[in-house]
Amino acid sequence: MGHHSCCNQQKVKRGLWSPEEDEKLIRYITSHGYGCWSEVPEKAGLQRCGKSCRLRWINYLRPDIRRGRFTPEEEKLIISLHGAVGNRWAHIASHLPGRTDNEIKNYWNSWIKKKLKKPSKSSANATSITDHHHHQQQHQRSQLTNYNTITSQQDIFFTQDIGTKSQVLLQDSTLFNSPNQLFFFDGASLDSMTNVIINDATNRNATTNNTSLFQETSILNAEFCWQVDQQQVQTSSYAIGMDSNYLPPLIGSMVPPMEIPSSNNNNNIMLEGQENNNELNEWNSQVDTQQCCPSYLFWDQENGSIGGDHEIIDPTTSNNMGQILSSFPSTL
DNA sequence: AATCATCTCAACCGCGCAGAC
DNA sequence: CGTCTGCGCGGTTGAGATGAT
Repeated sequence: MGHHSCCNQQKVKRGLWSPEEDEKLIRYITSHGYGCWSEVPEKAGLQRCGKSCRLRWINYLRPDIRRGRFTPEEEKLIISLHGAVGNRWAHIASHLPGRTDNEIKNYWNSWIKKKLKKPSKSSANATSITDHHHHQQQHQRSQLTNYNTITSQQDIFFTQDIGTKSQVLLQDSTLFNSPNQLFFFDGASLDSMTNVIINDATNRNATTNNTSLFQETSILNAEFCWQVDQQQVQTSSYAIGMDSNYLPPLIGSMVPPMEIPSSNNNNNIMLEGQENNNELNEWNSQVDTQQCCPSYLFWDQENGSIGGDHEIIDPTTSNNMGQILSSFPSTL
C-alpha cells in the first residue's frame, strides 16, 4: 500500500517538523479546531498530509501533553495495564493523562521490555529502573509535610490508578465493605473504571477468582458508595481549562513513595495465555515496593480524615482544597 | 579525539474499522 | 450489499543523541 489518499493529492513534506510548521499547525488548530484532518494541511498552509498533522498534534503539540520521564507510578500502571490488555497502547494511554500511546509504546519497547528480558537480574534492574526517579521522589518527600503513611489494603487500592483499580476489583471484591467511606471520583474516571471492567469482561474469556464479572460489576453499582459530590467533583476535575500554556500538574501533585507490604500486592495480574506475565509480575512486585501515587483520595466520613486514621485534612477549607484537588487526576 | 555501538523517540507505514454514499 | 474515504491504532524505521572503547 502506498501513501494515503490525502498524501497523494499533493507533494507532501515528510520527516521532522520544523518550528515554523509547528507554529502554523498550532495557530490553525487553536483557532479553528481540527474537525477534518484531511483539510487541516491545506487550510493551515502546510505541505503535509492530514495524518502527519494529526500525529504531530496528538503526539507532540497538544497543550496537555505531559513530557519528561515516566514516574514509577506510571511505570507500574503501564506494566499492570499491559499485563491486562497487551499492546493496546491507546487503551493504556487513556489511563495516563498527558501521555500518548506512541510515547508509552516507545517507553515499553526501549525500556521495560528490555528489562523484563533479564529476569535473573530483576532485583538489581528493578532498582535501576527507578533510579532516575529517586532524586525527584526524595525531593518531593522532603517537601511534603502532610504525608500519610498508607498501610491497609484498602488504602493501597486508593493509591492506584483507575486501570489498576479495576484489576484489583476483579480480583478482590472484598475491598469495599466499609460503609463509612465515600469515594470521590470524577465522572470521567468513573466511566473509565467501569469501562475497563466491562471491556475486560468482554475481552477476556476467563473470569477471575470465584465471582463472576457481572457480580463484580454489580458491586460497582450497589455496594460501592460512589459519592459523586457535584460540588467537589466539578470543581476538582475540570477546573483546569485547555490553556495553551497549561501542562498537567501531575508531577507537582505527586505524593512521595511509600512502602507497600509485598503481601498486599494486588497488581499482580495473571491472565491465561499471556506471555511474560511471570516476569511481569516478578518485576512488578519489586517495583511495587518503590511507591504508589494517591491520584484519588477518599474521605472517611466517620473519622473525617483523608486515608482513614491519618492526619485530618478538611477539604472544605480553602487552604486544604488546593491540596486535595491537586491529587485528583488531571483529565484530557 | 575518533570511531563504533547502543539507545531514544519522532515520524512513517500499513492495516482495520466505521460511516457515507 | 459493495466501494470509497477518513481516522485511529499498532508496528516499524531511522536520524540524532549518548555512551563505550
